[in-house]
Amino acid sequence: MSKHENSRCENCIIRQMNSFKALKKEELKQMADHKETKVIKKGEIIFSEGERLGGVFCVRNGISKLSKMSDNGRDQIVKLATKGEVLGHRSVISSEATNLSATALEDMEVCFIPKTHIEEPLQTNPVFTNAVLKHMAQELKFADDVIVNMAQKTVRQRLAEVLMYLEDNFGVDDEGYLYLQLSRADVADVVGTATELLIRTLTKFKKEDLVSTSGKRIKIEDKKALYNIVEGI
Amino acid sequence: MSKHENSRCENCIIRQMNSFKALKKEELKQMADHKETKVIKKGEIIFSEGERLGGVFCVRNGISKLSKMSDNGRDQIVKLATKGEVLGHRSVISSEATNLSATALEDMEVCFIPKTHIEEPLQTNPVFTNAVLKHMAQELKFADDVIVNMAQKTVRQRLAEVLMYLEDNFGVDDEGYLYLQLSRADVADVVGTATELLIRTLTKFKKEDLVSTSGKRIKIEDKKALYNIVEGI
DNA sequence: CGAGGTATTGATGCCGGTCAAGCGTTGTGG
DNA sequence: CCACAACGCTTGACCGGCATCAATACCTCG
Repeated sequence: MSKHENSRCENCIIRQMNSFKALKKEELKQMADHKETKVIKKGEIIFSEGERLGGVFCVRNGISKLSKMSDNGRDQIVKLATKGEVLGHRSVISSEATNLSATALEDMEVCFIPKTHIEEPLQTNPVFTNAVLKHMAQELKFADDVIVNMAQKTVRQRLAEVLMYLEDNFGVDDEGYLYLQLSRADVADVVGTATELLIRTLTKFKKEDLVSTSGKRIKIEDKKALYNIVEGI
Repeated sequence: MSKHENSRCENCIIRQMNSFKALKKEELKQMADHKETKVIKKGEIIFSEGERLGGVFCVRNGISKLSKMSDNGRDQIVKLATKGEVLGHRSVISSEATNLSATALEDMEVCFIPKTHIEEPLQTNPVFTNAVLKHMAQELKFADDVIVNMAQKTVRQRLAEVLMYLEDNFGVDDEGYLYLQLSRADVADVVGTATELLIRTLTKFKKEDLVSTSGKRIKIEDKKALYNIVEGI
């Protein structure tokens, strides 16, 4: 694949997956002229809570976590963002410091896009603005659902839900194991519990033949049963 | 105050408090010609989760709760909305059924605005669209913070936070009691716990002289101490 | 092959959910 | 105006859920 093809936003396939598809050719050209492609290694921080961002990050490859440190010192993962998602758009839109930190869970390739090239189309291209607006409405709905789950469901229910989420959104490898290999601590930070309890709950699932593991890898064996757990049946 | 003055959106003071201030005179006139003012009694439901809304509700007076029923049968209050807030905008923007139910906590006066008069300016008035977008970005940030709190903080911490939120956002009466008199069950649904535990935690606060009560009314006595509790100190 | 990180298991005690009963308070009809 | 019903508030008792500390296996990378 030629370098040229990848390096121009106009030709970037990623664009088909997010609000950028509503941008005009001219706007994309501007963007391509000023973007900066970055390679980020697993574990590296893309930005930290409280930072002021000069632009947004468009994920071209790899998976990242968006998390926030609670006052009590534990991290909560609020979202997992992968290929096609844009990081930092919320802070750029509201001209504020970021509320969340972003960290690479795998080696990543991201494009940094200076905020001018977001702000300007927001003023002049209503199709783009509406696309962003709809996307944010979806995120808000999702966030409300998470609030209800966190407040009302048990760790067992939340873990069942997270496992299915991981399968549905990131897929499985050829042996049926979840493609995304999070550490136990990261899964615990998504579920919102301590690592030890997470492991215990996972062990219970294994004993009930709902999941199986191989090293850190996890495979869902009985999705319907997991679904029933989420529903509280 | 003349009926005429109140009944025209162009003259409505409420408008100064939300994104509608970005609308043009002509758009407001259209809106005023088609809106419908409704009086809603305490306890009545404005709309229910899963309903398809034909428009949005602009709160002119009174306070409402936005809640969602969890699978396990308990209600979670996600937001309290008062004068100047718009209900249902998320579902109208994403053309979906509502994700939350809205219920009046006091007698209310709301204006129902058919969605056409929201959708059209969203296409043609970028100032309005951007105002809505910024507002939604704020809501999303707030939601993320709530997720972290729900997942990581104790009932004691969350109650302390909710009490301060109630004081900061809805004020106190002339005796210093919280203006908004929620039932214990409603407070529990905001905090995300059972009514009994909520009452026990509140009782502890009383014994520690952090709050006092008179009937269902609650007064904060030592805000700084509550703040320390939230921070986990 | 050590060394440091990660996964797992045990033990312990507090936190929080639930059932049940008692105590106002309000409101409604006789 | 009282009686009683209905509802919300409060407290007790109980127990399972969850956090925390500690110790042990595992694993992976220099």
